[in-house]
Amino acid sequence: MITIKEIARLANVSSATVSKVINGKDRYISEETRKRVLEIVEREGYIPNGIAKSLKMKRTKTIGIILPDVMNLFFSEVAKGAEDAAERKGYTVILCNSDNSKAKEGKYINILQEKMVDGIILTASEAETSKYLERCNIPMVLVDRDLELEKPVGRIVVDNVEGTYKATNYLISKGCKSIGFVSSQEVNKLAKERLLGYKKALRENGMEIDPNKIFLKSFTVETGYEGVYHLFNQGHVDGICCGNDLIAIGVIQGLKEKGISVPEEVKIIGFDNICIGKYLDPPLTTVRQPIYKLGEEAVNVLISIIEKKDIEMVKVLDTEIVVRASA
Amino acid sequence: MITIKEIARLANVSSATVSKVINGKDRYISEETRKRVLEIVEREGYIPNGIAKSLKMKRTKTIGIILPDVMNLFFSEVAKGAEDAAERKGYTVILCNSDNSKAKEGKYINILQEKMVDGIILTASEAETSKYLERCNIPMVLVDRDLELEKPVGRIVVDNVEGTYKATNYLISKGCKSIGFVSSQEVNKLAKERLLGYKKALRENGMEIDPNKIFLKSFTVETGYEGVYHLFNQGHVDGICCGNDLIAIGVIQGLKEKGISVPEEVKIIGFDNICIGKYLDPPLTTVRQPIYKLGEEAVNVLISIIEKKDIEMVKVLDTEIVVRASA
DNA sequence: ATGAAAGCGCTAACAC
DNA sequence: GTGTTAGCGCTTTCAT
Repeated sequence: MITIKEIARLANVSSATVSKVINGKDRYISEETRKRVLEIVEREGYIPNGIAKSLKMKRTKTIGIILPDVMNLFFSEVAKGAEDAAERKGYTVILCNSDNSKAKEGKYINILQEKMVDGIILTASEAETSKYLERCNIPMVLVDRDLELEKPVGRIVVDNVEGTYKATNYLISKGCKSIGFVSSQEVNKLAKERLLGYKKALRENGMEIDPNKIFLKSFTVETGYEGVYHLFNQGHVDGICCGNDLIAIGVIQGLKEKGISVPEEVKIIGFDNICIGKYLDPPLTTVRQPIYKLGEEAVNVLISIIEKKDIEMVKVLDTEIVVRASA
Repeated sequence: MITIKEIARLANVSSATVSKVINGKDRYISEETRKRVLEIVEREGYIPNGIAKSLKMKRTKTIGIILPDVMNLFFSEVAKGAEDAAERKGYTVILCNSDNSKAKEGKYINILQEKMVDGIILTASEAETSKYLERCNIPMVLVDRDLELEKPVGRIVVDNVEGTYKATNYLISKGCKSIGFVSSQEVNKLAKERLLGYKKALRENGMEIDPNKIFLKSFTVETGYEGVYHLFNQGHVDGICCGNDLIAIGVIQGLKEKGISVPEEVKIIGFDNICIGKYLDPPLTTVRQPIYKLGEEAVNVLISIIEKKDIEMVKVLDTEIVVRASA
């Protein structure tokens, strides 16, 4: 590998001069040397060693993003938003899948610190704070799943209570009299909040909150599928508010198997607006989150923190109902 | 940030000793010192500076993965397979989205070289080789989209000719007499091959190859949708072989709009077997690629190259028809 | 069993 | 305008 020293030798200058030219700090460099150096750099295909540079500069222009699973449509969109924003600002992204495991999350926090990333974007696996997190003093922003933390961190979230509240109200406005709720267990704030919004809407409309109509497991298609069987064993509903779109997919599938028509017999509303919702049958009515933007803003806020520009640390983005055919 | 030197001072040893202990090169270290050092490391929460280590060792334990778009279900699965495999082997992954732009691809190749990644996994944007690629002498493996390259690289692909050949034959076996093909333009080897397989099947079955029944644009839902209108303007088909599942989604949507039933009037087969295919209406019959494994194997081969174990550089993985309801 | 010291490739303060 | 030099935090050879 050719180094700055070698370029310097070939150009009959010092490596300091080469460094200045390369980095555009060429105020006091003669036009002639500048040109000569640049030519040689080009000719030799010189590529600066970013590792050496990072060691000296104490910054890597790299951020880490820890999320449960890129294969999940929601998180892949967050990741894309983040990567695009990072690229625009000259940062590079290390991708870490936690598989919702706290251990893996901790492991990655550690690795990212070793790699000296300038900042970390985290979708936390659980609600409880781990020591890893508090200890880590790299700039951090939390996306999607919020978390109580002593130290200051950025937060990019939506109002989840409001989201399911609006969703449930929408179902009620469509004439539903008996509304079920299928979602994840309350292992994190987000899941808690979504349940809360559902209950709030029922309460305000004088409808009974029936534990038999609530099925909580995880944010997966399978949960939706199981949820249908659970709900219809316990009785009957004419509307289901789903904790996310994946669950809604499973619910619709389960309903089809049971020969129950959507939306005629049971209306379904999801949450997230993942990109395939509109291709489902029936196309999914859902609560839209600006998913891509979540990732984008996470990076923007993170980089502001890194570069010490002050900026709002907490952003609550808006949700809105997207009406399609399932409700 | 606390350094190895500081730990050394606290433990009354040299940094050389600390280094040896940390890295398990402690054959000649007394049990007592070893313990003492480890305790202090633990107590102080010392995290080694991986950048300094990388500079010295000339390896970063990091690989770069360049793919068109993680939001695309196919590539997010490749990415997950790759990340999981990398994690198992102690490597970390830098994610780069090229958006199918050759310029961005080149830019990333450059950045990854600066970051001194140990290897690169690439899903090339186009068929032509760019100078960037030939110049780059970091170990590389190509996934999904193959490419002619002078230098030796790993390749993880499926037999695309065979894939669409099998798909088209399947349609024929189901009684289709007039089969259309909707896919991407032949900008890369993969697209060329899939078209070839389709033509081969028709030819072998004595069926006419009608340019009006072929619509080539890109590997997107929109192309599928447009393709339907194109095909049915030009005449009529009773089966459509799609270049990938995304296209199939668009085709099914277009057909629905036109009130044409699938699979009764037109049978549809996709390619890839992305994870949502089974939730479509009707569930999608398709040519399965082992997508996750593509990513996994890419990393395995790459790391073998990096670590100079010899191994098969080229892997052709199998495809198989997954029969669901659309054909 | 442990330490001193060189050096990885770069930047920046300071000297000239 | 340009060069000298120290030092970023680590590993490793070689000496003791």
